[in-house]
Amino acid sequence: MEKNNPLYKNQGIHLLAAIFTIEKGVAKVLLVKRKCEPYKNMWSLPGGALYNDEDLLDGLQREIKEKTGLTNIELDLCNVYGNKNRSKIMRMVGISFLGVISSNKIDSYKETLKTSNCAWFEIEDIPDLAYDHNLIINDSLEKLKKKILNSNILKSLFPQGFTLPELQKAYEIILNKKFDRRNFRRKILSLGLIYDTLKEVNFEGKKKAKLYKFKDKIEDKNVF
Amino acid sequence: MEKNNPLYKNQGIHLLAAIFTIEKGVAKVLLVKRKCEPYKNMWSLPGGALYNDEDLLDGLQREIKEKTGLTNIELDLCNVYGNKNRSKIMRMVGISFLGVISSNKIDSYKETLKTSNCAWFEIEDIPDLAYDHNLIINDSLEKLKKKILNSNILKSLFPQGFTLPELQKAYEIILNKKFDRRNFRRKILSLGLIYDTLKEVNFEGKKKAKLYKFKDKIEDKNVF
DNA sequence: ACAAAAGTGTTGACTTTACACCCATGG
DNA sequence: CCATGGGTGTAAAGTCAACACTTTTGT
Repeated sequence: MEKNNPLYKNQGIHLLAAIFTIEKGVAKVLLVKRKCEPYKNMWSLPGGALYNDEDLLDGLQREIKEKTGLTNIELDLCNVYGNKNRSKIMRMVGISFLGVISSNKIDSYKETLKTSNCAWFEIEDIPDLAYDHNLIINDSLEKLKKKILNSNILKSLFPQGFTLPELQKAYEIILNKKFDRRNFRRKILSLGLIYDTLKEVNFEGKKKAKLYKFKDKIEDKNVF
Repeated sequence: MEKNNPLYKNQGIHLLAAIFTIEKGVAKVLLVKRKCEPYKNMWSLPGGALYNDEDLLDGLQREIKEKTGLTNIELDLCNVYGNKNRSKIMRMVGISFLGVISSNKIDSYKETLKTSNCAWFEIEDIPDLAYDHNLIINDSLEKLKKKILNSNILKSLFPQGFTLPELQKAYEIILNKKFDRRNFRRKILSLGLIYDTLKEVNFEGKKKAKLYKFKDKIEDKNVF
């Protein structure tokens, strides 16, 4: 490994975050409008280049904060995009991450975002994006659909917890499928992802509903 | 994005492959002995720096070929290692991949490998490796345990197909668990990963056993 | 008192588990 | 002819899907 070997000099790492939320029954993804070339004025995923002197996950959080104002987003590795021509200016390898954030606090987020030229786009209605970001969003959504079945990735959607009818709606929106109320309840409880807080709150009905939360640690299910 | 911005100049991408096989009933991983600094003479995962002018997956195959002589290995993205101090010479982000190769052809592989200072190490008996490669192997093994339950990742273990008793042994070795013969059979068939070729071959018994193969395309199972 | 949403129980169909027997063949 | 491994069937337990009724409470 030589520091100035031209074979691998001047590469960069592009960190990208596909951040989803659900607002008024619709799944949305957070995009930012680019202020500079290349792809000036096009929408793109929030993200940017990793710096030399920071850990990768720190760089990811820094970029998200710079581009959107959001801090402390929980993100999972999603995919790597390494086509040599994906960026025109210099060789950039893209590393994408997947996150979900609160629907409760969406209005306060909006305040933050306004100053940064960010907006939520319905996932059914995403414009042509910079780079290969349309592809990245598709891959991320696929991953999200899988992760909600065996992880607590939706925890950040409901920082204060959720009722089962509320959670069911979220699953139905993300998976684009309807479920029987009674069977959903049994199923989701049997997956071992959530627990009953023994509190009750109002959701849509007049009757109070039990408040659940995602566990912090999910143990793997054995297929065999 | 500026080509000479010192904030993100001179980063590199380190491509790494955790390649597993099963030989004589034992899971093994392929390691190479380093010929140069840093970590000279220590064992490490095969891999190396991505070049500017090649696609990431091409670079991965090139590195594997250079380091081990093996070509055309099927690999899946596994994880990303982006700690700023993981390499001493220059900033390197590690991207790890997971692969499995044939136990049938292991002897011919060994010929190839001999010239390259490679060897198979039992996964229970791995020495201290260069960089963070011990960690990477652990992560890769965890991923392998998950992937054999819902993908055809073991396809390359059995390029000519396999009998069910043979496959069962592979699963038992990787998952470190024993299964009932009849139930394993039903289970693995119900997972939809393999199909009956209608041919028969000899494995360990005197009686011929049906030859199965992994499907090329696995459709996702719905949890809901 | 009723509408609207939350919560629960049951039955029949299907799966899973645990187990025992027959089959083919090389020595 | 028998030891060895390959293949199959079944009954009891458990899980899943489909379905209807009761509870709570704001109006």
